[in-house]
Amino acid sequence: MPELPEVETIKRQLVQKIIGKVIAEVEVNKPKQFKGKIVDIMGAKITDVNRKAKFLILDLDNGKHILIHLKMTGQLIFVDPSGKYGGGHPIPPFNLPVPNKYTHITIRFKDGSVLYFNDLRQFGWMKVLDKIEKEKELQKTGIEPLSPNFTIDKFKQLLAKKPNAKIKLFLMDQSIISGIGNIYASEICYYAHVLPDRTNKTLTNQEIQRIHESIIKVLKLAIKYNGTSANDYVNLDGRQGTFDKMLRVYNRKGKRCECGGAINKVKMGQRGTYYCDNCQK
DNA sequence: TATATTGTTACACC
DNA sequence: TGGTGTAACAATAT
Repeated sequence: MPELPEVETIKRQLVQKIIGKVIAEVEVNKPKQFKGKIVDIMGAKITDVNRKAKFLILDLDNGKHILIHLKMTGQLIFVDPSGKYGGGHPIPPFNLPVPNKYTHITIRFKDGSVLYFNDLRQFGWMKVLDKIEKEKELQKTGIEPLSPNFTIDKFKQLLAKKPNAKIKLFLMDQSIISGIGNIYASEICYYAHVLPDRTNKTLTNQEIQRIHESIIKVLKLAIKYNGTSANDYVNLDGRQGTFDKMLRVYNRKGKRCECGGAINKVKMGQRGTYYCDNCQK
């Protein structure tokens, strides 16, 4: 499920754990999820970990990069020989020890620590790329919403490119803005008091400003709470994020908004979309 | 049994 | 051409 805040959370934990580690062994159980040559990363040292959009990028000292996309149900679990990070996963079917039947790729480091790639639905992947291939892949992604470049003017420009798009689907379009998925798109519309099916061209200046602020506010808040654990997301150490307690509309159909309004659910672009019928206009 | 599920993309269609 | 909308990918849970 990971969206930007979850991937960012994992990235921050990976930075602390795997920089400087040397890859000693790679085990691939689902070849379709590992693209590239294992031999290209054997013996390489991890020099840095970055995130762009929902991609994780591991830089290696041999000039190669490992690009990781977790898609809907991918997880990265780091296990230290001390056992410190080998803790249980709280949510079935992930309350299993690692490795388990959803562990499809295993990277063992020279010092004995291990990084497991688990993925129930098998949509996620790891790719070994050189610098040029990596940049080509990342070029397709839109602006980072938490970068200083994402100004209100820039946002207005982007909105004007697709006047007939519905705002929620627009926010989720990775080629325009990076990292907003289905959960946060609903939440952002809620915080901005705007109905998710409003088209871009109908938005007032004030509403655009509120949406822009909400994007930044919601994503930052979610990162602060280590992401959302709606169903099967866990942190690098196997624990849940706690942002789900902060969700205002997502997965709350039939409940009451703080304003007293009813929270409704509709489908947009084949995805569950939640909103308050009172305070979103 | 039918429907739902957090992401992305291939492809049909206009 | 380009933009848009839908099915598909797979394995569950309800």
